[in-house]
Amino acid sequence: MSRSNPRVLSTLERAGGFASAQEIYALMQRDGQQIGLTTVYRSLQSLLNDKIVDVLRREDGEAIYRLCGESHHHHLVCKSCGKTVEIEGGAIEKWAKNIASENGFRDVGHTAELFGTCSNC
Amino acid sequence: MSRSNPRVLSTLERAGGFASAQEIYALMQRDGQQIGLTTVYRSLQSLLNDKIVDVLRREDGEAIYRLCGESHHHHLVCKSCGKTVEIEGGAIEKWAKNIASENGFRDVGHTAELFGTCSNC
DNA sequence: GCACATATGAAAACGGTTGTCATTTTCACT
DNA sequence: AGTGAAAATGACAACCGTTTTCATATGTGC
Ligand SMILES: [Zn+2]
Ligand SMILES: [Zn+2]
Ligand SMILES: [Zn+2]
Ligand SMILES: [Zn+2]
Repeated sequence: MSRSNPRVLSTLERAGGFASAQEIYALMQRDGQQIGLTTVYRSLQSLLNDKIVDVLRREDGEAIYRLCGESHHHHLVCKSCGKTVEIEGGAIEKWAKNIASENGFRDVGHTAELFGTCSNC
Repeated sequence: MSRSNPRVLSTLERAGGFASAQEIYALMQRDGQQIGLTTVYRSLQSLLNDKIVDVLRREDGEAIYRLCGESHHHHLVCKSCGKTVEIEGGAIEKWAKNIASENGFRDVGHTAELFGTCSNC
């Protein structure tokens, strides 16, 4: 498994919010940074692996990435413009724990994402 | 804009839950129903337009469709043996609604899956 | 310098989706 | 029935994001 190219990460930082692999690539090109699209994809894959970034899908299916704090949270995403709100999942965490113990499961993790249309769209 | 082929809708019904365009196509082929993949895509597009179906993205980006208003539930899955429990999501449905309205979002759907280790494993 | 592992990126392959367009079907009006 | 306009259909190609391949470049310890 390859390591992440640090310039990809810093470009994603600079982009702020979500950016797709190709957007990051274009940004770097525009800055005269020489890099291959393949390396951008590989770096994002690796950052994803290390849980440094988060991935979501735009409406058309394109993957978009962004920096992700290490604390556990969920997302509320606008399907139309991509606006994202981080959700503290207090209630859902409890719910997951309850359901798990009711059914005799242990070491239970979960995924949960909300998606809809924001007030601007 | 073309109208939806009714056999596509009834196949989606029969599939139960989510199904991708290609899965629907394959299902119809297996049944000896003669239809083109293009028509399946077009019909789903039209059903989407008329808000008869809902669309989501699988992790790999493939679009999956389901009937709107189909009975909605979640899963608790054992990572080791695959045992699956269907969860009625009463609490989480409320949580989703609240979060959505707090943030001014509308038409909010959600995904939520629990995964852990069952009592036999 | 030399051997070996890793990183890189151009190009090809891949897979889901959409566009094109010639053909077929539907349907209203003779 | 016969006619023609409009809609539907599906084989095929184009598109586009992503992954794989592979040859080359770079680094690292000896
Ligand atoms: Zn929006
Ligand atoms: Zn959570
Ligand atoms: Zn189990
Ligand atoms: Zn639910």
